Amino acid sequence: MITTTLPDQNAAEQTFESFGLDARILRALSEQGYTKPTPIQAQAIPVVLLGKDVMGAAQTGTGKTAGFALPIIQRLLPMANASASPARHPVRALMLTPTRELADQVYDNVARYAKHTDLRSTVVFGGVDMNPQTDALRRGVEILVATPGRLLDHVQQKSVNLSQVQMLVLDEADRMLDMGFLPDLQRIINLLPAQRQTLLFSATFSPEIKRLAASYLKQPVTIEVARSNSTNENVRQMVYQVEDGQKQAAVVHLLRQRAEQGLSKQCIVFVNSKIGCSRLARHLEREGINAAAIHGDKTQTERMQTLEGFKNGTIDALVATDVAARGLDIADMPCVINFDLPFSAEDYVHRIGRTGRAGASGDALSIFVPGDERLLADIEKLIKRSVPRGTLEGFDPTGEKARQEDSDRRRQRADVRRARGNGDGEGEDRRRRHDHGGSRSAFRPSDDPFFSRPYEPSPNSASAKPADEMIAAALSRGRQAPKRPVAALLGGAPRKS
DNA sequence: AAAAAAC
Repeated sequence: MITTTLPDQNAAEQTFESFGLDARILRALSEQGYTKPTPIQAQAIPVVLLGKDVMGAAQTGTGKTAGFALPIIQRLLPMANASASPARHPVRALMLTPTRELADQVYDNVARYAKHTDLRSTVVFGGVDMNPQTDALRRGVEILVATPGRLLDHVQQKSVNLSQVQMLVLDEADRMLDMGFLPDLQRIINLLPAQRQTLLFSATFSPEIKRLAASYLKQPVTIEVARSNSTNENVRQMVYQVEDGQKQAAVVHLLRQRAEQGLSKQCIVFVNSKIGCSRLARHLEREGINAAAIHGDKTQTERMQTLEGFKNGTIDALVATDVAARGLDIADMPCVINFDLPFSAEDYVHRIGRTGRAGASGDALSIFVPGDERLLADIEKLIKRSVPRGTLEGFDPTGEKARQEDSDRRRQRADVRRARGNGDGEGEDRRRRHDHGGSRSAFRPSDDPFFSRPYEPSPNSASAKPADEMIAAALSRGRQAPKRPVAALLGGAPRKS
């Protein structure tokens, strides 16, 4: 085997053979083309093989999944097809993830690494039919990958038994806390034997995460591949300031500029709201860019199709909410654009963590408008460095000219529509169909030239709001009850010993 | 300010 010696402090000269992994696992690895462990794998595999608890700081794309999956498979091998009756469906290893897509990806990896063994695995997550999942669980699996909500659903239906779980993985644990999964997590963990091995992975080590670790891990070994809360050195970060209402044009400009420079067109554009996400995707498409939106109001099928399209290259710009900020394993993402600066600085770290992975270089570009000062300051404080300010070559940040052309074009389109008598009904998302489905016409706010054109303050109203906000306010329904603070929940939790 | 996740 050829190993490249890098000036790397941890992983130099190491091979998968040197961990003493079973020949069946090594065979699967070589079929996958894996030759040399990544730094996180080099650190995690021996520790997990020893049965120790692990607190791991690593983002997706560092090879983290193999870092826990390989040693777990190794440790479960003696139990494959063991005497336990399948009627008891004893799950031995449970891997929990915050999003459905991540669950699916982790499962996909596990299944590939274990393909030459007798170990069985499956994945359960929401948004899809429960019955096939129930059937798989009843047939019996040693390794189960799941999102918390659907797993509890199966637990209630008694289609799975967690009393024999010896290994628990909490993947992207910080995200699970952000998403309010702590109560579900606690309910699940209470069903597991206290005697078990627990691995917790998180991109950031917030106080809440440390607290979670203190509750559920026993003398964990800490593994870090990068300084916590830091961003990758090989990612070129940049912010571009434009006027309010020029953000869409700025993104179009950035994407075209990259295409002209012969850079890869593939790009994730992050947006803060689901509505803004759909709107930007539509705008990019109108500008002739292959774009698609992915967010939580899309059906699971749409989400999977969009991701597939992005992976096979029919989609260049994936416009996403933070559903895609963490965990989506998209190889070699050359560029991430923040259309909106994220509300939380930690989300910035996660978003730009989609690029520059496994040593590749990447661009993380952010659009900045007046009013974003605080958000940017928080980000720079967290990553402990300033993000360089760039200028968009050949772009008019006030957008006077573009605004004029744009509104002319929109007026023409509105005329055409009036002549036709209704909207065109293309690509809507569930929320919107729901809210407007029963109305007398196919009217949608985005069809109205007023809502679509760049924001201009109304001359008679000092409190005019940008179109985005107006639409968001008009469509917002069914708000969730405020979350209880994480610390309060942890404080009230029964402590595992 | 928002997003995500069980029916």
